Amino acid sequence: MQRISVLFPTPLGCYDYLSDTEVCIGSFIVAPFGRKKLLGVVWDKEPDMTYPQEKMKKIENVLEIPPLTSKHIQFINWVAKYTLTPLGSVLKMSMTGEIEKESKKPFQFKNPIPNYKETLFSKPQQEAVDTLNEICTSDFSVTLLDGVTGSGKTEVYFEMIAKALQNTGQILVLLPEITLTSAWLNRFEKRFGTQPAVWHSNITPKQRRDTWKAVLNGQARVIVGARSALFLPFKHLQLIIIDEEHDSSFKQEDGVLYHARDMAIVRAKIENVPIILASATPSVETFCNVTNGKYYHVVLPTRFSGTDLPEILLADMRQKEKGAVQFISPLLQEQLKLRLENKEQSLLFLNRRGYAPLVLCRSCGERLQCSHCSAWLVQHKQKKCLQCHHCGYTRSIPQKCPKCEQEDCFVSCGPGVERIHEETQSLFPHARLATITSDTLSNPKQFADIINQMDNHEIDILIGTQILAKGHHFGNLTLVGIIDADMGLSGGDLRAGERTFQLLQQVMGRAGREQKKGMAIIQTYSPNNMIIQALKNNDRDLFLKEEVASRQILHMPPFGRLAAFIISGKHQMKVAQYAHLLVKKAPFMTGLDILGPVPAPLSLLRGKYRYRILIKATKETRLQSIIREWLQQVPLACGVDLRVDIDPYSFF
DNA sequence: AGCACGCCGACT
DNA sequence: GTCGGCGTGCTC
Repeated sequence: MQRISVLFPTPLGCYDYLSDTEVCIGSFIVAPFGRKKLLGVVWDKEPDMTYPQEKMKKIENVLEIPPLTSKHIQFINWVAKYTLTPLGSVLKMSMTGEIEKESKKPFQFKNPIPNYKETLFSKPQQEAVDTLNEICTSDFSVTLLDGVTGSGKTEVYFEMIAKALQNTGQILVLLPEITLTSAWLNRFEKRFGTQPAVWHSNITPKQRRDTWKAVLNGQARVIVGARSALFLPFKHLQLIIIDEEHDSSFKQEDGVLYHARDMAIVRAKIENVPIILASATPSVETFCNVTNGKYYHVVLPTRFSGTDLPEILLADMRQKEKGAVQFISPLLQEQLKLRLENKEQSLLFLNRRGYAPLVLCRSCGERLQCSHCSAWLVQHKQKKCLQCHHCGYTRSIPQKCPKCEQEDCFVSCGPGVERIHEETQSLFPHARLATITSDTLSNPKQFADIINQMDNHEIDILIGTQILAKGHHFGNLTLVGIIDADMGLSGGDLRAGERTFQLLQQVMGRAGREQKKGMAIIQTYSPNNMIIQALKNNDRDLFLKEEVASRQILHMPPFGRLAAFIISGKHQMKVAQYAHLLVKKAPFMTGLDILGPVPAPLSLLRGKYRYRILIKATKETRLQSIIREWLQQVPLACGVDLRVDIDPYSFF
């Protein structure tokens, strides 16, 4: 009878069990836990020999599937320690519901064929491939594959997949969820003759089970997925690729808070394999690591087609003439008119869903607010309602003002895409318009339909939110109008500028591919802002250098470290009291600054009051262990919830 | 996280 | 008199 340590996919640590057979570390086992039988994993941990044997239970059976590798166990241990998350919660991300259930007809994963259809590369592309081939040996390395949209980044990393396929290991490609479309998969299939294994939150339970098993036994060679695919139980990982490396959706914002790009680098390090980060607009963090020589840098210099970059004009909105509110400047109107006359297409970009972000009472100034969140209700004309974009609360527009009881007194303030649609239609009554937002797309077919209509030129002007930034290229699109370039700039968020630059740069890249020269018009109230200037001059590296300099001065990441505490609960007093107690018990030391507590910008969310504490530390600070010890001194008050966000990306 | 036990309000 | 609210505590 031997003692073994077992970890279950529950927010707990290891528990010790007895076993009368030899079980190896990493094995999947079933054991009684409480009044249930749970699937768990034999963990690489010394059992507690002082625990009385008569209190211990026996494991029930060992599953006939390959065990988790010791590198995977190491990875889970690392992530749990880094994110200050219970070990079992991290293990849960590597497991899937019903492993034991056998599929009647398990899906057979076909192997992609490395030389199914080889790509003809231009000279600079071939050079990039050659350089990557030299770098990506069998050892750990990080490389930034840097190139604008259309430079052939995807084809270049496909080549690295092809090379890796000639060995026996597995290849993981991580994409932001919205990039993981049939367009990407078809591109893969054209190159490799079959689709890869796919992993994201929307696959069916059967697909989940089959894919999970195929990853575990090594049958699935190429796995493409959203961030959660990083935790799949690879048998033998050989190469990791993160496309759109800068994308903030790699940061998981619920459950376990982790950054998939950063954790992927850790996984590559543990597995001792190369990792490629691809982007046209690299993150400040990655750019710094390139500058300081930690990462390799492979640049794809030109656009594939060789077309010149779009001409970029600023529309200074401060010069707006008085009178009627118009969101489309004379300059943009003029250019839209020109495109219509030339039978070319235009795109208007505004990252704001609905008709108007705020509705207020004309007679008393009352602003219509969500009853569960400290946020304004967004007016949606299409759906004839008011909506909270934070909790989903929906209501009709009230007949009279809830405060002053005046009837028919509401004014819509500010633009959303629906309002831009309305204004565009009234300016150009004969133009054919379409609007794309996450609200208008309830299924993938609708998106494909609009893409089709664009390709067939059944649409003259396409209006939409960030959903348009990625993916499809429109051959006849020659004008991009940014309705409100300043929108993301304010707010004091550490990465607001970076996100705005990346998003707008990406949207502007939609203009003028193939033969026709494109134009982008940026409407702004702050034309001298560094970010707007960098966009106008297409000077990405200027932007990055300025951003790096300012982060350095402020000791912000990656020059310093951040952690956030989010304290929430139904009773404001309790939440505030606990938040203050936390700060009172905060450790005093050089290199550690505690900021707050303050009510969160969204001080009420889904009916819960929220306070925030920001912890700012030097790079050398052992942040996790300090926080762990700190929190042990201050046990959670009842009815109060505390989340620790290491390397936070959102600050609301 | 689940799932128990356990102690006070409002219902047939 | 019970039904059930969620506070508290445990899971080898």
